[in-house]
Amino acid sequence: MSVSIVWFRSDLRLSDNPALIKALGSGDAVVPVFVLDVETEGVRAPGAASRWWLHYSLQSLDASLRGLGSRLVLRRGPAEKVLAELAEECGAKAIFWNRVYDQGSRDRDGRLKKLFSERGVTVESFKANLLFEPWEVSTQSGAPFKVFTPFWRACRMLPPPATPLPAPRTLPAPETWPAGDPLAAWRLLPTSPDWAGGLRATWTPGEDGAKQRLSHFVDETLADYRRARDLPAVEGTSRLSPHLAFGEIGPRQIWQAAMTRGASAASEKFLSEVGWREFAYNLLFHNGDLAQRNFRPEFDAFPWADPDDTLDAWQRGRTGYPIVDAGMRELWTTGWMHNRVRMIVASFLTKDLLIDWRAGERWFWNTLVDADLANNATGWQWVAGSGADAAPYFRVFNPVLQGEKFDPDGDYVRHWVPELASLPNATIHRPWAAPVPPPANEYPERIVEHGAARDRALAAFRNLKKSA
DNA sequence: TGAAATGTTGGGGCG
DNA sequence: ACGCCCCAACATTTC
Repeated sequence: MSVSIVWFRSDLRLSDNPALIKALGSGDAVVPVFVLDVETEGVRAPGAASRWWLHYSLQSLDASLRGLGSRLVLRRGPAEKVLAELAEECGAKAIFWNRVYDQGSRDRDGRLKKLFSERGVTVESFKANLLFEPWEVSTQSGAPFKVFTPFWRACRMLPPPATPLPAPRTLPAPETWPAGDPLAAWRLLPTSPDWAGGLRATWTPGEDGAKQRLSHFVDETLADYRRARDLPAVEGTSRLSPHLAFGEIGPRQIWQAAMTRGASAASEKFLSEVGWREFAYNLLFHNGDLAQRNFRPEFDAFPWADPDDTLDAWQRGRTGYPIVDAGMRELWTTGWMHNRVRMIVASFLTKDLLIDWRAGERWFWNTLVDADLANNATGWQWVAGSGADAAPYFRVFNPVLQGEKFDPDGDYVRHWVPELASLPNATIHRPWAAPVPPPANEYPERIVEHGAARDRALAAFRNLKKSA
């Protein structure tokens, strides 16, 4: 019996997995493999929080595969070398995978296609992780979109995404399984210290957890999504982002679940957020260095401040601005931050502190369980003003007003910054104005004064515009 | 998917 | 009764 390899990457699921279904349909024995590759040039290695998630997601995928009479083979090393060896060992006649879109991975996949076809091994890749391929959407003139709204409108004119594929019920196993690493040997989990307690308390990685989260969202949260999505103290968003980042659920499944309830204003709004993800992938596809380089080149001359102890204060949630500190601590504790607060803390870093968005992108990459190159780079460049469809340079979030507007009762701040819990609503977002401000050894003084910081940022951006 | 500055309007206090 | 001023509330412009 011949063998087909299914290479799992950002698609750690059995449902709606076209590469897997293709392998099954080939009639061959199926060898599922995941490769931990931190060596290939141009492919960014997972950050610390992602490594934690990956451990459990792989564990979950392996358990699901075992339920089908199969298993997940784990190999480590440069993917090209590892897969060439594995194919040789198994005598594989085909390898299938679902497409990913970052430049380094695409280059590598291209080299692999060439290598395998030279060896007579069939290679086929599939659309699984996007609703619309980047090359399926373009302007009238054939150029990639640079603005979200027309991009998404054009997507909605296309035929709707296909119905998700069912998970296989069994998978034919090879006569002998190729050797693989034990998962524990990869040391993906933090040990000394074990900082993952908050992650464990918050998340259930794996396909089952993803499906549960999706149906809970559609049943309980979607109806009020438009109102509640901006309130970080409320569980008003789907919280699907880490599951989506690891492909434990695919966008077609999300699309179908939201649409099954009938087209509504709520599902349209939610799907447009999925649309932002599509837009981000589209941008990354057409701009391979999106996470390294300003989308708008005039920003290359921007005089970012040298990262100093203010970067450290931002990272640790000790800026003296309650909504910023709450967000940064939520991130540190749970590996996730509410999107409204992501915008606020990103504006604070790039505009109040004038620190290069790339420092923030790196920090998010390391601490987010949903770290996703396309979304992360697009979001940071959007806030900094250097990106596509970006916030204009003069749009500076006021952390006090944002806090008062989106956390009016201070519940979010009180939860994540408990040393401020006794302040009344009137001053919870501006503790320095309280009749009795908290002592500096309890809660830090502001590291910058927002009014002055705003003026400084406007001057710097104005100057950039002038010299451009 | 802002905020602050500036402009406009209209009600009410008051001489 | 009338006009003036103040200023809140809202709208517009500017950064």
